[in-house]
Amino acid sequence: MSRELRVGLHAAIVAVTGEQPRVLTVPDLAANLPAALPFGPLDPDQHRTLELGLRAWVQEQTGMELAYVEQLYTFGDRDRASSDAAGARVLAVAYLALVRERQLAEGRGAAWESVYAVLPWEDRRQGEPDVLRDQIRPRLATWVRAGADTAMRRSRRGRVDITFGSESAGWDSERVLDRFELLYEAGLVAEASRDQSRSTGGTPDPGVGEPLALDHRRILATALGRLRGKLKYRPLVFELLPETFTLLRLQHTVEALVGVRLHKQNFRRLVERGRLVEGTGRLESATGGRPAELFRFRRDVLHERPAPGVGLPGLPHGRSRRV
Amino acid sequence: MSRELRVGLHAAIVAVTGEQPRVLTVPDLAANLPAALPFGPLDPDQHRTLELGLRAWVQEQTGMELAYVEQLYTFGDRDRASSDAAGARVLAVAYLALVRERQLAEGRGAAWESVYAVLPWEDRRQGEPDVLRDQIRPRLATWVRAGADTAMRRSRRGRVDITFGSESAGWDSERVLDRFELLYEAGLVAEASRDQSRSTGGTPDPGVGEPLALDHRRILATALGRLRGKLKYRPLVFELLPETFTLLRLQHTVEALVGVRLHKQNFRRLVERGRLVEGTGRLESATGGRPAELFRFRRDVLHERPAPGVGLPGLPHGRSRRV
DNA sequence: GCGTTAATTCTCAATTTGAGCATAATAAGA
DNA sequence: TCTTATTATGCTCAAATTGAGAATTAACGC
Repeated sequence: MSRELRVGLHAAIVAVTGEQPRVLTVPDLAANLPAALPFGPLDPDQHRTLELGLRAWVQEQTGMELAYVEQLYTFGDRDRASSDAAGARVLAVAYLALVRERQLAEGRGAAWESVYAVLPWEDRRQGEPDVLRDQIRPRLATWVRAGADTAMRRSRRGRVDITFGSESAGWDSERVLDRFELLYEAGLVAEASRDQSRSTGGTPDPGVGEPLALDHRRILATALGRLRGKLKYRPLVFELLPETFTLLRLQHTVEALVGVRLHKQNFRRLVERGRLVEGTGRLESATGGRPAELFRFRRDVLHERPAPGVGLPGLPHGRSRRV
Repeated sequence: MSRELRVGLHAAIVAVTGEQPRVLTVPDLAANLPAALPFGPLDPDQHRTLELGLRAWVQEQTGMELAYVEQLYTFGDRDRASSDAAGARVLAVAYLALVRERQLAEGRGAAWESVYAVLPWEDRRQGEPDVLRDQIRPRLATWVRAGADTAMRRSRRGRVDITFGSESAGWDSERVLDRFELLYEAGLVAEASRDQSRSTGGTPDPGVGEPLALDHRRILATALGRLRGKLKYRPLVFELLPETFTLLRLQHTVEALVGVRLHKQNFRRLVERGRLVEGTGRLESATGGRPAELFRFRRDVLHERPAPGVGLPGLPHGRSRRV
């Protein structure tokens, strides 16, 4: 008789409040443990589709109705947070959901957590973050030197350069998962020591960034990478914005997700030339300066062009564009 | 006691021979039934990772060792080819694999099937294919008119326009899955009538294109869409080519996958300016005209630029010239 | 009124596309 | 051998897009 098989449905539910991207978390069963993403097992009898199962669990755990939902990836490594207490083999089907910022229903313990508290090396809006310069790069350099032989050291150095950028290769904002996996392999995130049954003893390394339960930080990394990539060719940002918004708010929302600052005038040019938005004539006066016009998303673009996205007019430093 | 849950691992293994993309199929259990993609159930005890399980099944059914493998999507709709004979709920984790054209081991029945025999509306290299103009568009128009009310008809028309292109919206080569799903919903592919237990009686509509077993045509559509999208920003084509190749062969391989003809000189400019290839100095003389230089993939680009792909210099709309 | 803060418009050069013409090198056939 | 067909490869040129930043406008607080 073969081992039992189960499937979990996991949701990275993302919103942007102000200039910070956030992800919805629920408290883990025991206190003191890291928070988790909303998740629950697929019920083969009740859930007609995977996505409906996911929506049901999210509704139950957070009271939230999801609008935009997209499947990300199915994880199933046996040695990586993939068996439950009963010893069954458990797969995780991960989803990305986008919602507008809103009040959370009280009482269930769900809370918004900052995405960049969990993945602090991904926010380059103020330039390369301290944690990257002071901790990650030095420790990755050590990891590279610890390679068994020259070939391995060279291979490790190559991976570090391409995932975290170097003089020759720039920062690719979409490689979020690659970076997390490299940090995991190099033992710089808490999940790495947690997953090793043979702990090296002593106080466990706290690692960089706030961990999440199970493999949920990996799921969040997958979600952020996918979101960053898709922004460029699908009008996903508007799932995160209210009906009307100023162009600066739109820009801040994109910047928050992509983790870099953009050139303001050119960003506007792209958005307007792409006919993604239309002015409402009304003004938002709480800007602190000249009032800004309120715009709304032109849903018609979906019927006009095959791949409408916001494009990323980079600033002088970051040269990580595609096509 | 809840219904049992199983997980199948399915592989769309793609190669390009000459100017035709092909997918590896295995004969279905009973004769007369459509061929299937290689697949097998995940064994929770034996398969350490999903991908290793997939490789094992492919090896067993086709004798082939896979190199490039990428997870596509996990399907699990209850009403769509997702329960087995024993009535268990079955999920399908689908993968895309790329291989170089090669001789198949005899005897196991595995065979290369033309991708565009299965998805004939996707090949626009000779302009809009006949099946699209003569069958699909008229029947989709009928389906649009059959909508219950004005709102539904407008919504259907919008979907048709955006997925299959119209005057206002062009053809988006990446929307392969959207197109297949629309054809399924409109009842133009054989799978649609197969999945309806309440058949309308009479001779079943054969539908457009060669069907595959289970949901495998859907998986192939997912694979082709993903592949088309990814070509633009990852050097995947080279997984399908031998060590050295002429630039025309490179172009033909890309064209075969994307399903459109490209502007030759500009294609070369993009490839060379992107420093994706380097000349070998050797010449290929079996070209039929002036001998072409043999090039090889510059693996170093992987360490130089974040998103090296081949780009797609299109031809003027609608035209399809000989190259 | 004056400085501050943003919004909004414009410029301008550098690059990148889209399209096509011209020339070079081979094989097959007259 | 000379011509023609066929493909490779190089080059040009205008149009469009991008990257960067200056200039102008419209509020607010004092």
